[in-house]
Amino acid sequence: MRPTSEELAVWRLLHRAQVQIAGRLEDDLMKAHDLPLASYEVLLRLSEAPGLRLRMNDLAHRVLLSRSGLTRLVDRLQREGLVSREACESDARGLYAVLTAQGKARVEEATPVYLRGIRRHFLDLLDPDDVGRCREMLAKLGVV
Amino acid sequence: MRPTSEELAVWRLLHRAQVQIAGRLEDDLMKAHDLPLASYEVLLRLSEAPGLRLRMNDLAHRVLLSRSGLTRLVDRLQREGLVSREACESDARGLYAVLTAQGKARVEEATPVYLRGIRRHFLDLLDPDDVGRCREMLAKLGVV
DNA sequence: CCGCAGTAGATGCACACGCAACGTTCTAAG
DNA sequence: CTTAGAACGTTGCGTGTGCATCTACTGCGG
Repeated sequence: MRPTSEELAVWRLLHRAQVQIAGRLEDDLMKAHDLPLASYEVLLRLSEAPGLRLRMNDLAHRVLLSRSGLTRLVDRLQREGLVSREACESDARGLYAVLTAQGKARVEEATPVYLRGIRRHFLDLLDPDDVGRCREMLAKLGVV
Repeated sequence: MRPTSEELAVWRLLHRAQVQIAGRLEDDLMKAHDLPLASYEVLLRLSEAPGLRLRMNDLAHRVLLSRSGLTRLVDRLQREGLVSREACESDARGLYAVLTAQGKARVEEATPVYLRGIRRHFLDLLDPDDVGRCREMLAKLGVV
């Protein structure tokens, strides 16, 4: 069945909302810490990972980048000293991206801005129940 | 107040869902009609507009592109004969992007694929009430 | 009528990203 | 053990996009 124009509009608004929120988060991070959102997300994922390290492939999927895209991004972060690459003993094909001390400091610096942004540009705009509803809907969408 | 990790996850999933759905729509359109999603969206907006025309600036905002980005995209579409540019009499600075007959045919061809994609990759995955809820939440997010 | 800030669209430039291809390494089937 | 196929990360290449800037035009205030 063809989507109604309202259903269509919902998809458009979803796209718009995502772009709008991401844009504001990026603006905040850039102004406050000169850190692009994509870079921050890589650092954040690493900071959450055991051993502050993640395989390149795994990391790429988590931050929604292609493997080649992540290669270049990690190149940049490595040049800034925020991340290093380490071999993986269990698989000689593999590499770990590892958060350096400097990278850890940087991500801890930036995190309050990021969290405040999510609060202000997203969560605060919704009613309390909405977050749970939203989570359920997203689960239905099969997004892991 | 700091977002909880669940609240954080909701933002991540939202991002992921948007990227996933847009990716599938683009795949569908590319396979079936060799038409990138961004191009389709420009054509669709024009096909919805009175006189099949929209000012460049206006169109740029609607499809979430910068003015320069839209300039290039319309260049491409014009080269393919899907869109033409026409002067605006009321404002000599302005240009209309106008859907050509060929562009109209193309968008009508591709629309079933697009609509089916939104149905299958998005709406079908939700329960009936969710769409309305979703629309309300998006309205709260201040997205026009 | 003039001047000046603001807006529309185009362009030079830089850059981030994806795809295809490549070398290396792992894994499974024989 | 050998070999075919897949997986990992990187690289060359093409391309789509944004920012800053430019020109042309508008419209407001003096």
